[in-house]
Amino acid sequence: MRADVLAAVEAELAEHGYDGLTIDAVAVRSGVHRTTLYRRWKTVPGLLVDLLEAGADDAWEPADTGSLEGDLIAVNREVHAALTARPSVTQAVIGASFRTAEAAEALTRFWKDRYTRTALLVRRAVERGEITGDVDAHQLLLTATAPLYHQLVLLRQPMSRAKADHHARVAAASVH
Amino acid sequence: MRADVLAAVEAELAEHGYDGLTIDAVAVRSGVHRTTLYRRWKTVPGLLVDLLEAGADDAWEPADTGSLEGDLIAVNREVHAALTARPSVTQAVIGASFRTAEAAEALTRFWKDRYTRTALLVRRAVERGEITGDVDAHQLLLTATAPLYHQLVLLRQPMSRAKADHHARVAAASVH
DNA sequence: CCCTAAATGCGACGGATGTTGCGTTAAGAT
DNA sequence: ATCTTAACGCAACATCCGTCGCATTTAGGG
Repeated sequence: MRADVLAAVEAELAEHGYDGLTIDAVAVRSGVHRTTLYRRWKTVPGLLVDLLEAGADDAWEPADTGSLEGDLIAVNREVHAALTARPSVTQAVIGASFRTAEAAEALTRFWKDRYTRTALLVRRAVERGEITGDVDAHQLLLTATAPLYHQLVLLRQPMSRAKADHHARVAAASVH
Repeated sequence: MRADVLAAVEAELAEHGYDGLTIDAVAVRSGVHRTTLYRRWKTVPGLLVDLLEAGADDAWEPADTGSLEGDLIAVNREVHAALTARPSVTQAVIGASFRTAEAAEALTRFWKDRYTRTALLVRRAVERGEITGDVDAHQLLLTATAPLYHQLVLLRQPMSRAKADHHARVAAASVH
């Protein structure tokens, strides 16, 4: 049931994009009644929030490549993939976050969790002796990943994998 | 007339935020009839687009502080101010850009223009001999400003002026 | 000054969106 | 097996949003 609905949301998202996503269409496609959707999910952003949380991997950890730069490049490639996927759930939830507080909070929670997990990559670099312990992990990750979000989500322009890597390298260099 | 409407849009934005902005409320506040708004501006995003374009400064140029780093810091402070203003027209238009293609295009146009103008700051640095001529201006500006957008718009968390400066310095260092 | 055309005001309409009351079904407890 | 409770289906309803036809005003040209 919930799976049917979320699958329908994803399919509708792929066909019509975020602005063309309606409760009714999801109801028809999933075979679940309109009223049920309104009762359990309230709004379109609510559906997207659930989709985001259903897709969140509870065991996610940043890849260990042996160097800070390599780790950051790996993270950037994951972000790049998530933002260029079709449909990109992340992109849709970002759009939704401007409409309801719940979506905004869900997104903040999701990212907070990711930033916390990703900080592991900084600790590993400290243990290796690559960097000192006073590096601000959040700031470092912002430097690495923010350009991807800006270019792909806000500017809505393509970014090559090479440029994504470049920004990871700039971030790594900023703390060396 | 147009000025009345745009002022009403800004006021409504300040009071209810982007998701609470309706054509009807703007009509009542501005004293202009609903129908007229629908005819001239079509949608809420349309109103915001017009507000953005009305506020665009045709003569804008990046401040000349005498160094690349100083110039980037100045740019970042402007971006910081625009994103923390209340109401932030930029934030609202970003939200609108997820709903209609026109808003997305208007935003892209606006930023493209800004990026083009800001490239001047790189040329000045080249003339000064600070950097070589093969620096990618767009990439450099992404490095400097993207973290502010990510933190303030997407993560919806505060960022101190000092951190904004930090990201400008990282960007400057990446090409030195 | 008058005529024409474009823009605005106005009320009514149609469609989409979200809500409510009620009957039915499904799940769990005893 | 029966009772209880929660979830779902269903249809009717209310509301909001955007559109349309028509009257009125405004601006500009002859």
